[in-house]
Amino acid sequence: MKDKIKARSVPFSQTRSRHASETAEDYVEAVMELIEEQGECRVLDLARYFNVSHVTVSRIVKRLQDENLLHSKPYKPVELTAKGSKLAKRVKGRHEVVLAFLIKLGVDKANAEIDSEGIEHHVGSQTLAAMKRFLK
Amino acid sequence: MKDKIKARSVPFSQTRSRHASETAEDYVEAVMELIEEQGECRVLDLARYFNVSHVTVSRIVKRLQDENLLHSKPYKPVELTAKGSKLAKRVKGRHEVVLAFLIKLGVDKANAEIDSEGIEHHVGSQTLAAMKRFLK
DNA sequence: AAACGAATGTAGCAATGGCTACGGATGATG
DNA sequence: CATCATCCGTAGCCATTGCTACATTCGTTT
Repeated sequence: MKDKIKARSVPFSQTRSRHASETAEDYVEAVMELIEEQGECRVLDLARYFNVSHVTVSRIVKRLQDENLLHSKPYKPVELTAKGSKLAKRVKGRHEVVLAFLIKLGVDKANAEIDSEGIEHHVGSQTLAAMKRFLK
Repeated sequence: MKDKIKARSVPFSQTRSRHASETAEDYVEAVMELIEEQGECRVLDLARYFNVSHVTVSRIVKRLQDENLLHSKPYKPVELTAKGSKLAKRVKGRHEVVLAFLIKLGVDKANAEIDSEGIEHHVGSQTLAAMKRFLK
């Protein structure tokens, strides 16, 4: 009878890699934003942005470098690769849609900002399209 | 000038504990659902549900037991404590609202199920209220 | 050029959540 | 009541993301 158990729609087996992907999305988005705002993006800038130690940032930057999303030489600013830049633009666009959507739905700005940062990673293309329709 | 850096609305410092809380929410919800559907909830039922090994489930069940959300004796079914049951009901209610919301927004059922499972953990009380208003 | 402070890297620890492999417990069946 | 399949626990591995403490590099300022 146990074969009646419905597996989750989102298999948990991929929890760890899903979390890693979310981190990647958050980091490329932050790097793009920091470069836009102040010309360059240092490890410590990211540490302040995410409220973590520089050690955590530096390890994650190393991983994302291996994944060809970022590149940086020791003691140099962090930059986006072409691949990272493309991802960052997509993520930023999606983030803006989710934020605007929540605000139009009636959520105040502060809460919309908080929730949109968590929600954005789980918005599929169909849901994103539905949110865009709602915004018009 | 670096003090101009806006910290994220959702501090990253709590990433790990946030993930742990999401796991707790998913597990109590699953336990409640499995008990409703088949009378009891075994470790292997959860493993099938989440598509992970029984080892992973058993370790998480142990942690949630320490947090007073579940209880179970060795080789016995998993049960909810009062605290776990309360949390499960809240999570389930929120999940149902998010799912219904996405469907009403125009997302098809399959995608709504996938996205709602990711989104539900990041829906604050204000956003939840806004979704409920939209449903009426 | 030396020295100092800020930025970054490295070593090593903990918690969480994946896994395989193995062994013990339970319960059904002969 | 002995056996066997299923269920579950333990040992021990890896990856990710936190941390502190210490070492190194960079850039500025004497």
